[in-house]
Amino acid sequence: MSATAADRAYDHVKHAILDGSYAGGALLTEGEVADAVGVSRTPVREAMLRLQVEGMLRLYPKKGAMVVPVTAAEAEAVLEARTLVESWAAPQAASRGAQLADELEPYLTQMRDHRASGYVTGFSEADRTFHERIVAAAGNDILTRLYRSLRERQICISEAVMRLSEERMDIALDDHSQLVDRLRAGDEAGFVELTERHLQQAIDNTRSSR
Amino acid sequence: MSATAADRAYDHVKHAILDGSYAGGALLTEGEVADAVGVSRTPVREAMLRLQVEGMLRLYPKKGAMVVPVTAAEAEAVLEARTLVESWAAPQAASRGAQLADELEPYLTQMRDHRASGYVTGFSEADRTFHERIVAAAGNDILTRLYRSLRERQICISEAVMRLSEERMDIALDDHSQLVDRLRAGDEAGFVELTERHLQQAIDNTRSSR
DNA sequence: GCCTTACGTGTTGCATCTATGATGGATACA
DNA sequence: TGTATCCATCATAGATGCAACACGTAAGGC
Repeated sequence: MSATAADRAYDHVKHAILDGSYAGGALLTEGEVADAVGVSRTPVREAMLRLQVEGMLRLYPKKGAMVVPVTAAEAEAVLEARTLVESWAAPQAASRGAQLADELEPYLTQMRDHRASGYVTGFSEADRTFHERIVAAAGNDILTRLYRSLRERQICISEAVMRLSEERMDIALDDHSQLVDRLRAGDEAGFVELTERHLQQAIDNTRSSR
Repeated sequence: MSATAADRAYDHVKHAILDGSYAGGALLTEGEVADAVGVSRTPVREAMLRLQVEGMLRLYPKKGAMVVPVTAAEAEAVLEARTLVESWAAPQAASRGAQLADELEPYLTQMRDHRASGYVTGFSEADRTFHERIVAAAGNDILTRLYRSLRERQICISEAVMRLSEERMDIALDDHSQLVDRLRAGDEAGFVELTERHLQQAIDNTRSSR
């Protein structure tokens, strides 16, 4: 219980949105959440402000906070933005070669372990971090932050995809280890190309699951 | 005085940062700002949270809020992100042709008027809106929001450039009216190319002014 | 003389209280 | 019966008070 009350409220609402307890379109009130978390309304307010900025809530003055129902347009926007950032980052990340490969290796291992033990949530978390590190390697804090928030929203958009099939996990695992291989081999063009393909696949998966 | 207390606090701090009253590295406290604006600490807190998200403040628990001193790396990151978004938007905006041109025309007129009357702040505001509308025309809310916050941070980064020389205003005015012309003429490639050049110039200007 | 510790000051974190605005339903009127 | 209006209810916006925490400073022990 070391986190602040505001953090706890934030986590509570975020998780509730992500796992569907607070469905899209639902109207929350500060008091409700405050009671649920066991804090006063002040920290809840702060949490809701943060979540609004991240695009998960929309606050209506004197009315309440609506859990943003994901529209098709919004889903497209997230995918498009993600593609833009990731495509931009790939060439720059590629030039860091083996150094980046060393950094990514642990997450690849995690993915393998989680794949073996069937822990899907852990798998996709490692997957997400893997990609985040690639983007971060491009060295632009602003775009890295944006990318992180995009990935979080994507979870919220398509929790269906979260239920990765075994097959899909294997494909992802294979793609990722190939990415690391190409970094080590200094094959920058190959890295970029594979990134594009991986992205396109993610887009197709998300689209088809909607 | 129709705005909320939180909005007033927000505007106060933001403007103070932009015009240099609160210099980079300065440590603000909630109480200070509350007194200055004439509201209690609650809305000031909210304002500071927003400004932290926008990257203008950094909050240190129990210590205060530091006005983020702009590092060279940060300035580069902003420019790079802006370039990425604007280059991405240009082709899509171009395809909207005359319709977009009609939308942009008023801002071009504003720029001309402000140029004539020497109202520099108004000029760069119209300039900013002009570009924002182009990005918005690409139809991605997430990237549009990002772009807006980038432009705001850019002001903060290079207020020197804000002091546009007459000459520079003329160049900008010329560029912008050419952009509108090409939209009307349906010259998509020309629009994109000019956008790139305009961007590169903005980058050079900013770099040289640091 | 130096290091440790205790304390004073200042700031945030959070709870609580009041005021105000929004909303939906009941009621009165046409 | 339909519509406009009034009011009870509820949610937020903001103010205020208190407690906890960080940090600088000064005093005391070694």
